[in-house]
Amino acid sequence: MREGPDIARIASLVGDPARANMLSALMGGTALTASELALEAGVSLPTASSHLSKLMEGGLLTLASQGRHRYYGLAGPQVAGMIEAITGVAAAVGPQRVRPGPRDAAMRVARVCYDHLAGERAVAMLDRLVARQVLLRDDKVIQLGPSAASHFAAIGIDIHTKARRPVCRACLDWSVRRSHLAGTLGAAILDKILAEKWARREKDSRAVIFSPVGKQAFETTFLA
Amino acid sequence: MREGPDIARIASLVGDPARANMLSALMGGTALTASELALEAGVSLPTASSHLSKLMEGGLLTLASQGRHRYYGLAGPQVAGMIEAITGVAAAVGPQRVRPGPRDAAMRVARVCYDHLAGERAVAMLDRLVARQVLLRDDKVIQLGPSAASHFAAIGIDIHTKARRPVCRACLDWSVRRSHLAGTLGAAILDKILAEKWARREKDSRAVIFSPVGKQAFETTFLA
DNA sequence: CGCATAGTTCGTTCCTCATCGAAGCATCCT
DNA sequence: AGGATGCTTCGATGAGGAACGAACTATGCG
Repeated sequence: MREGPDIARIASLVGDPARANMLSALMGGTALTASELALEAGVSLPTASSHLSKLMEGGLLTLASQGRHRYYGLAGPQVAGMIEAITGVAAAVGPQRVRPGPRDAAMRVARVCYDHLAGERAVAMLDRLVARQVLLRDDKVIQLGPSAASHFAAIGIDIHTKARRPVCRACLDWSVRRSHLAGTLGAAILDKILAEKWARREKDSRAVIFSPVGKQAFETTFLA
Repeated sequence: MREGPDIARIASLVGDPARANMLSALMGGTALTASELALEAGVSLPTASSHLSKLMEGGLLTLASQGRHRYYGLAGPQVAGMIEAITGVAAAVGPQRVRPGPRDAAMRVARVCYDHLAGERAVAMLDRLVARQVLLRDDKVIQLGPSAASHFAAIGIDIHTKARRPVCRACLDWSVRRSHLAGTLGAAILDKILAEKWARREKDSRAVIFSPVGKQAFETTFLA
């Protein structure tokens, strides 16, 4: 057996779909609670708790407790760099084998990512909101700008919420290799799009299909 | 389920001890045969064959066939970078937990790595052979220098061999974070050290324990 | 103080994967 | 042409780990 660092042990921590989803979710830089990570991973709370214990024992996460909330984060930039490197290889070897069809094209344009919009339209929307300074962004966090409340009120989106999740959060979008908007605001925007029937979710898929009228309305509202 | 590259699948390929050992062995940059990788991994040929199929399917390896020999290599610098990143995290989180004892100290000084010497003494030996230009080294390969044949003949080591493995190969030594010498020459040197009884293998360990006389002889022969 | 919420632990079940011996295939040497 | 070598495939076995419901613990609010 070869000497040196036990790369199998570290890699196997990442090599489970549930844990990989948690780590990817934390790549946005914000700490997330155990319940939020359970949702991101698509598993039950006990299962998520078990996975988080393993990631903690393996040294990949940090933990900050606040009352009964447990906020988890990546252990540092070296762990983030490793996730980046693995993601880069996955992206490089992946598409060589998968032939994108119409469905994958639809997924790239717009899709649901847990509870918010992802895809090219979502990335463009975030860029535009930042450009207009409705949202403010540095390299770590996204915050509401001064005009955010009135801007979203005019659209019919209430940005105030009792939920304890962050209002704004960057979510890495590997289909276009940039970030889109997650958080309670991201979720509220997706709710609005679906409620106004600008777009609908495709059956058995996460693709979000805009109608021609809906596409126009979305662009008028978010990309003008 | 989160969209984007499937990092769990790639990470799980690395996350098995046998496959991790194979990938680490290939980090030296030279292609290795299926049999050699089976030895590096410490598993039987059928098991190694199964693992190599998985790594090929996953896009982490390349294959060059030559007659009945199958030579495997890493698929490219991006894969090597990923292994480096994982190794860095493993090294960073690992030592924080393991308290090295006397046995680990012996392992750091000198040990067997598959069929050649590893550890501080092995790294120092390679440095000295390169400094004296007995061996020539660039950033990719290690080659025999013009005086290599006579140099090793004087020591009683025949560098010519019918084995198809490379004569010289760099092997990453994570105990000192530099390379030592693998390949048929590395194996021959270890054979010499053991045959002359300069050192012996510790029972149930890969540590190589030099006697005081043997240490002196090794230094005279390889570090002068 | 009682109820609600966030999260952990326990026990059980089921599935996946690593392992190897045997057999077989392809290549090479005598 | 036959035997040897390198490697793959097949079939069987056993172990480990992910999953969740139930129960429990800690924290917070009315």
